[in-house]
Amino acid sequence: MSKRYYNHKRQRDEDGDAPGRTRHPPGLKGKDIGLFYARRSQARKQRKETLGTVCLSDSKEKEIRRLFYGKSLENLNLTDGNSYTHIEDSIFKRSYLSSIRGNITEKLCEAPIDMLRVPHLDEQLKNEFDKKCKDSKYISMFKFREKLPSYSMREALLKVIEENQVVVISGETGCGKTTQVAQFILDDYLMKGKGSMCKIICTQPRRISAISVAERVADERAEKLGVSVGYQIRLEKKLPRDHGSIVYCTTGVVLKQMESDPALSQVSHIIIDEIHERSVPSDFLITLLREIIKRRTDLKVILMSATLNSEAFSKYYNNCPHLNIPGFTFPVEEYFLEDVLQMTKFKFNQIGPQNGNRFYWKKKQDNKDPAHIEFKEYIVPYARQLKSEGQYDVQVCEQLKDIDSEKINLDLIFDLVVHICESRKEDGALLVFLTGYAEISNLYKKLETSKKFPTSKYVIFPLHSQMSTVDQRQIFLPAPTGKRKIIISTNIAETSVTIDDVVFVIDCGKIKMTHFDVDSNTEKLEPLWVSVANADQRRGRAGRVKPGVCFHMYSRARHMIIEKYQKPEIIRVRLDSTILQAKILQLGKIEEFFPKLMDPPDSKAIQLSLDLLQRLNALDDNENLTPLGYHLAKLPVAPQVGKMILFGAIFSCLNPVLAIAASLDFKDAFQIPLGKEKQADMKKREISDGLNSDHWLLYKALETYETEGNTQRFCYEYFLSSFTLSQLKKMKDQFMTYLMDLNFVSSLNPRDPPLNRNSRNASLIKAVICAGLFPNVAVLRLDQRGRARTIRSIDGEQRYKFHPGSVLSGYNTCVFESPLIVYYKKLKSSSDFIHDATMVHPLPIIFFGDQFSHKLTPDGHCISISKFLTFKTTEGTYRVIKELRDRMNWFLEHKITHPGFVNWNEPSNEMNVLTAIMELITSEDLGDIDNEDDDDDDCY
DNA sequence: GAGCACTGC
Repeated sequence: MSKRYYNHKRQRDEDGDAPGRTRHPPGLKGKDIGLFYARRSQARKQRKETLGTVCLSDSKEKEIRRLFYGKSLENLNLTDGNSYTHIEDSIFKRSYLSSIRGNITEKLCEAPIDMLRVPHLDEQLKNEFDKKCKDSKYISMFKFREKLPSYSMREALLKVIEENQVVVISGETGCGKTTQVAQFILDDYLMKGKGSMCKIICTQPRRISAISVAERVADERAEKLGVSVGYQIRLEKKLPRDHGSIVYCTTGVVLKQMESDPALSQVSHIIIDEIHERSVPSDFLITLLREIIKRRTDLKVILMSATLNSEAFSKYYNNCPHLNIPGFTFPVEEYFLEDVLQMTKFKFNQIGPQNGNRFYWKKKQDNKDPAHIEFKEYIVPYARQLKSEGQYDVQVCEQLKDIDSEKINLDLIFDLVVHICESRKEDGALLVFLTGYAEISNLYKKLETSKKFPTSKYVIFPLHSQMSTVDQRQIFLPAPTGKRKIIISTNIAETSVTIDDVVFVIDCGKIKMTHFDVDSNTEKLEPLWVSVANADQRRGRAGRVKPGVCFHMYSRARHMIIEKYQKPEIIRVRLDSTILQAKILQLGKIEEFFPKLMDPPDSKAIQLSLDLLQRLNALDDNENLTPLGYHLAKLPVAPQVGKMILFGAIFSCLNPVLAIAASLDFKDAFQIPLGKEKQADMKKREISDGLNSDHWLLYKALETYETEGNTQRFCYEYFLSSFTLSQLKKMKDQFMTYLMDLNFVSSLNPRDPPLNRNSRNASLIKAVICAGLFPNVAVLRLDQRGRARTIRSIDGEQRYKFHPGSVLSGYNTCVFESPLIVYYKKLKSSSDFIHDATMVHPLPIIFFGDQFSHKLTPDGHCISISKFLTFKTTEGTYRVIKELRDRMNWFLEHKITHPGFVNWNEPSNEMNVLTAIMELITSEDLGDIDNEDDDDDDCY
């Protein structure tokens, strides 16, 4: 194909109609010159509008027709030789219809409430508990518990929970609310002989905290996990007894459970912890619970938050009672930028009026950027005031007036680290918060090469979710005697990772966050100012074992004007999955439910997601779940990923598709080892088979891991995270249980041969990826050698680049046979990037794309998809495509509404149809793909 | 030529 492309190109050059030459041919005069350019621009316009010619060969067309029409498609009905039966069909029908009819209120009224008292159990639980209270281990743990601040509030807490349906409890880290509140309730029930009536769920935002809190609580109760305390997170659980128990689980788990049991019929108390973090699941859950408690009047809801914004939650729940538990942490001295400059005598590499760069200086002063205006309005006057007060050096005050003083300066941070290490002799680790990979890497190198941090006296760790640190455990262990531990971290150390012996914290003042920009319909990853809540959290990391010190790399004036809280996640992200979840919960019209949220998302963001879901055929025009939407809502993945999974099952290439789906929905397993970035990149490309597909690479990585004998060596050699890979493997297994429930497969083994008949067919797998990810399509403009010069997504005018982490990036490797790619994630950061991509040929796009249309132009027949993707074709091919597309869509619709698996071993109508579709969408050898580039820059 | 962090019976 690529060979043909080159010939085609050369031909054009010889014709003299070469694209992109700015000069007309010699010998033309006057009007002819004008005509030459007019004609050329016309031709260019035409070329720009079409992406190539699609033309099936006669033999191909015949073969496809034979397969399609071997038997009449209309005969394909429920009694055809397939494994699905009438009963299974009606099960689907019933659950589907019940899921689109009615609403949550009715569903709640129908739900059986299962909180019945079991007297003999009450007695048994009471006796067990009485006995436990005499246990020596329990008593010694109890002595510790008594000292926690929350213990003194025990009676008050129980009383307020007893008397109210909803309560907000606030308290800082160290007050013991997470471990104690649930136990107070449980113990009270057990003692009063009502144990069978008590089943407490306590949600945690993170998997690790769910497990570690459960372990801690079991320990305090002198028990093993699984008796009165347990946990449940995705892919892992250790459940306690049914009655008289506490389960710690992630918020997502409860939400998923509520899809089938919205009344939480087995639960007496639900505690939502860390609601101040404002994650999507916790925001969604507290809104949902407001509806639930109307029916479940016996259900107790306890909201737990940090003190900072707890009032807002009480207000949200109709001014419900609010109880604060005083916390206990060690005091932390706080310093700001002015103090740091004073201590270190640091001088910025300043460009001022005094050293000759007057032009640049003036430009900087006159900047009309809102950030500059804000700086001049608040920070500069503060610096002036400081100067007049005379407490700080004049030099310090002058430097604060430069807006560059608010940029992250690694030299300054380096000097501060030196200053801390030289002036503070006491033990204790130093934790530096930076925003991302590059900064961590740079500071790490700076420290390592400076000679001021010899390995005999210091141990330095970078900490980033994608860096494989030699031995993770060492980060948590106290440093060897006589050595100081320095950790350079992202915000992962803010909440997700806790290092106990930290005494010094440097807070760079910035945090990277994704933010969904509704106007450009893209996500952005930007470093922003931290909120006061983040700053407090970072500061708190210094006071866990003894008094600490925190240095904020911004002035007190800046501290006064930064936001108090981070924006809730729900107004920063795409809402596709959340909307689907609201639909399966039968919460009614989205425009009616979403405004009930504490911070409702922009209606534009809602509309964008509704549009996408309708385009995916998950919702109909009335916003009801379609049969496809019903399946997608049941699968615990993003809708496009779910669609890919269903197509993988239908086309019998499930194992590879599940691997890709798991990786896209969770994360890829590739690590970026500090100092070996290039090497890791090479290894990654090594296993990609040169197929111009990151998705294929994801499959290859997991597949090799699953089939390789020595997984450890494989992971080490290819810089892969074996933990991530093992999670991905478990996710595949989990998808199988869902597919089994939905009746798309007959086995729980993702590698079952009948489900993988076509798993070696890379073209088909790419077509299935396309079927799932559409409309995430981008069009490449290629240079003369077939390399991507510009990339434009079909959803807007914006141009993109392949992210350097993609195997499609790189100026020296990729030659594209087709100008079409499908992608899953695009993100604006330092540039506009498409993170993962698969090159696809036109036919999968033509068959799985929407808005199919046909036009007869003077040049011949044209077909287009989504208005923008136009291909030239012949009349014959157009007719075949049109006919087959209609039939294929009808057939796929039939498969979705009649879930069942295909027996590929016996010839059947259905198999013929599938084979025909396969033949068609994997036909790569079509006409020429016209993807040449004009030399001028105005293309697109 | 670059990668905040979470999460789903």
